[in-house]
Amino acid sequence: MSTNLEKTYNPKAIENKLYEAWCEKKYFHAEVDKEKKPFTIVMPPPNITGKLHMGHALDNTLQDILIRYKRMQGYNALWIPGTDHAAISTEVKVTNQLKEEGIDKKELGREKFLERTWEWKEEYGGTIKEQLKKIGVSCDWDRERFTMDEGCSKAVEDVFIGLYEKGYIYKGSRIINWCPVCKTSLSDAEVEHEEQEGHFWHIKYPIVGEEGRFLEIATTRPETMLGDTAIAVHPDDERYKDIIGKNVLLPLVNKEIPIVADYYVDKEFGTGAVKITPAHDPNDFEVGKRHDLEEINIMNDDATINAKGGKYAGMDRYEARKAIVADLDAQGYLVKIVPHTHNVGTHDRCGTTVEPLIKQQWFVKMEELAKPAIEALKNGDLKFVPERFDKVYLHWLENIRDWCISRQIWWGHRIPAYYCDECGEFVVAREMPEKCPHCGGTHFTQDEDTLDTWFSSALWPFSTLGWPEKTEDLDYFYPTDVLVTGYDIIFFWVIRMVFSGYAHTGKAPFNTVFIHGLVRDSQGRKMSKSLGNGIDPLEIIDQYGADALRLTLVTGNAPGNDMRFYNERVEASRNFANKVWNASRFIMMNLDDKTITEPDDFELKPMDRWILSKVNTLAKDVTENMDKFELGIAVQKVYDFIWDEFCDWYIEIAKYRIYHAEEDPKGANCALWTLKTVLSNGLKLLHPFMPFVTEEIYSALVPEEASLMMSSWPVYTEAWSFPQAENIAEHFKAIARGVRNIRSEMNVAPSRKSKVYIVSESQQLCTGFELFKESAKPLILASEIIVSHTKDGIADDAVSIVVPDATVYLPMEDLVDFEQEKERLTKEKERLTKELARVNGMLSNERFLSKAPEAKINEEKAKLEKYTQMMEQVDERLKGMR
RNA sequence: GGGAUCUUAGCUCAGCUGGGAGAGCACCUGCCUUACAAGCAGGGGGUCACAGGUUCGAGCCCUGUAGGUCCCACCA
Repeated sequence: MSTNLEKTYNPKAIENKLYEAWCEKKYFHAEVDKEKKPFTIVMPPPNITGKLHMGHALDNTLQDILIRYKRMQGYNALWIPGTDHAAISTEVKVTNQLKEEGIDKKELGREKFLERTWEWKEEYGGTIKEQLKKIGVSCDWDRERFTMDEGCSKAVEDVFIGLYEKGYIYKGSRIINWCPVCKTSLSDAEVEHEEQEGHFWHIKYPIVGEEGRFLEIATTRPETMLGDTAIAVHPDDERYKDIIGKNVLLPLVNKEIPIVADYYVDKEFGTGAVKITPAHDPNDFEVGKRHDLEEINIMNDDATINAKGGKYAGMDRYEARKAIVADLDAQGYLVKIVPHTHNVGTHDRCGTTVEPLIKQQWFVKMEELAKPAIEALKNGDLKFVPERFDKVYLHWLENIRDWCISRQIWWGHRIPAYYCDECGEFVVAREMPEKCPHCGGTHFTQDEDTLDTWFSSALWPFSTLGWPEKTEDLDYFYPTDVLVTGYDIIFFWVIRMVFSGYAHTGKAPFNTVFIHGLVRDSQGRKMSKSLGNGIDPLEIIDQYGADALRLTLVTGNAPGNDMRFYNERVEASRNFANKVWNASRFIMMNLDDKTITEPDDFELKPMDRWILSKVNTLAKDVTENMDKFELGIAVQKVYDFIWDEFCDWYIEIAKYRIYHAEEDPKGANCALWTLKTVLSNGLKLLHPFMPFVTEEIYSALVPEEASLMMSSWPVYTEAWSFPQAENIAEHFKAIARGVRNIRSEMNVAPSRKSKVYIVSESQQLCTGFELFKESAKPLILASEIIVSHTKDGIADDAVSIVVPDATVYLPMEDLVDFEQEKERLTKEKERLTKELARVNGMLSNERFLSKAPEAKINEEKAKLEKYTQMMEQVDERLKGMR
């Protein structure tokens, strides 16, 4: 790069080039190195169905920031990428694709379907990877994994067999959530509860043997009455006590069913009598078990009524509902219809209302497995950032129910259970057994079902490192350090990884879970396909650059909080990239090919020391924030430093020496050295957030180093701590602001320079200002700066500005309205009076003096002194004006 | 029903363990000053939702109220 830099930063020209170079040099790759401490992150694997969306962009930006930071700190940083087979999502996509070609999945057959899905994976599974690269992710692509690759599949098999042998996996006939569209069972986590406007249908059932007496019930799903096998009432309900044990006649079906007493029933709700359909409601199922009721499944897998439903057989569940209500009405059993909003379970992938059904499924027994995961949080082996997600995590684990892991789809890990064709008993094994241990049969059929997609991702932190083999990688990189993910998948994924980690490796799979929120649109709505309000990260990158996108995603956001995304924010980020670019361009233009040497200590001016001191404490502060995952605060500090301190003050004040290099080559060297030094440190601190622009600049600024991303993170050093210089600089800044402010208020044209007298009793300040007063001239639009201890020789009507420890005079009486100046000073006096009253109030408060810490008291005392002195100066000025 | 969280400048949001309210955008004024107009300088604008409490001192801690958002939950 050198001096012919473009005037505005053009990300497109450099991003791809830099990324390729990083890859080529293997900077992202990590190998076991016992000399170094490892730092490991596993990437939450994006679905192969997906296109990169803003959530991925955020998640991966955060991970990249952490991994780049740690890498620069000297850790052996490993970030493992990969993708997830996304069982149901993918199956749905491929099925639809086939449908468009006029091919029916069932007709195609399992083998062919899987072939097609693998093709699909090869074709689309890679796109997200290419998209991730655009963001600048520094993950180790040599270690890329897939949840259905050989190693991960082996891990899944081992876990299934291991858990089965230990009794944690069982097959059972239980009520599960059934999606009639996807035709598969679902876990509780996959069911979303959605409030819907529905109805309460009040129906009366004739009581057998009590002529003319009816029992009224209320239901939201009348069609399920076809499977009713009892009516339940509360045992203590006076209204119904006498009929417990009697039968009612189920209308339409014309079957007698018993009235049972169960504490499950709430006397206050509805009519206090509940129809019990054990095969189609989880609660009824439990009641049914207690009272040994018959379970009558009235539905087919597509939620049409089956043969048990008599004349309603073949109807869809909603058609049947209509028909049944009409028939009940016609026969006089329908009492009334009341509007009622209630929660309906829907499948999170397709939105279909799930149907509770009794099915044979595979389950993981959770209670025991959950215990170490609960303990981990309590003993500190695992922590959430921010902490408030502890409760969410604990609540779920403490109320956990068994996990239904079998799915009636083809795409996924097939359950390693084999049924004997002779006796029907099954064997759980890695391969098809030769002989049935129960009957000696030799022909087997493998279980048709596959596993919940989360079963394999639960193993991700260790399966990707080689588990179940005892690999060196596993030994060295595991457990991983941080898991970065959104709060929306704590239940699905985080919890399952934690208990799996304990169950299979004896350890928590990571020690910190760094939770982020959702990226919403400008109106705060969730980005979704149906709303069409999604913002494509790739378009943003194309328009503004990857660094701008990344900066936008971390700025002004606290961990775990949602954020709104809109272009004005990206523009601000883009502007900052441009600012950095131009500051660097200025410095490099002036460095040109000059040889810069480190100046002797005495050559450094106060402003040089000040900016060195500032970047020094910045390194310390930013490091602290990074370690606490306060990335938004960290980047804000770097941003403020670079823009406000470095660009707006230091570069401006360094210019004089640069432009006067011929008269004072040493001075120019000193300024350029400081510029280069501070810039390179600033770039380092900024690099994790904005890797491209910083790397591009750094490679030109410090060509002797191979790369910024592999350079070292700045560390605080006593050698660069200059409190005196900071004091001088801050006083100068106050003077400059004062002068500018006055000039602005008085509408003095910027082109009109004036003499500036700085009068201070402080020896330190005077000496300090004297050292850079030439450099400072442009900053305060001065023709000349005169520093002195007394105001001797300054015209009485000069405009004065009172700042801490000094007074500044501008002799431009002819431009100033006398009354205006007096008014201004009077206002200043009022302000100081108020301040003094406040400070005096505090300092005369005995309780304050006795209870406040000494440092605070001293602080206030210093202020008192400062304001008193300023007041004296103002008074003096006012006296002089009379 | 339980829980979490939010309410701070016109808008979007920061504000770390309590010690004189901040940023970006927007707005007003003046500047194309040889890095940057995607810029520079200056400025206006906030009873930090409300009411109590703890404290020498509260945007921050506690209690309650109102409104918003989200999660969990088997009230048919």
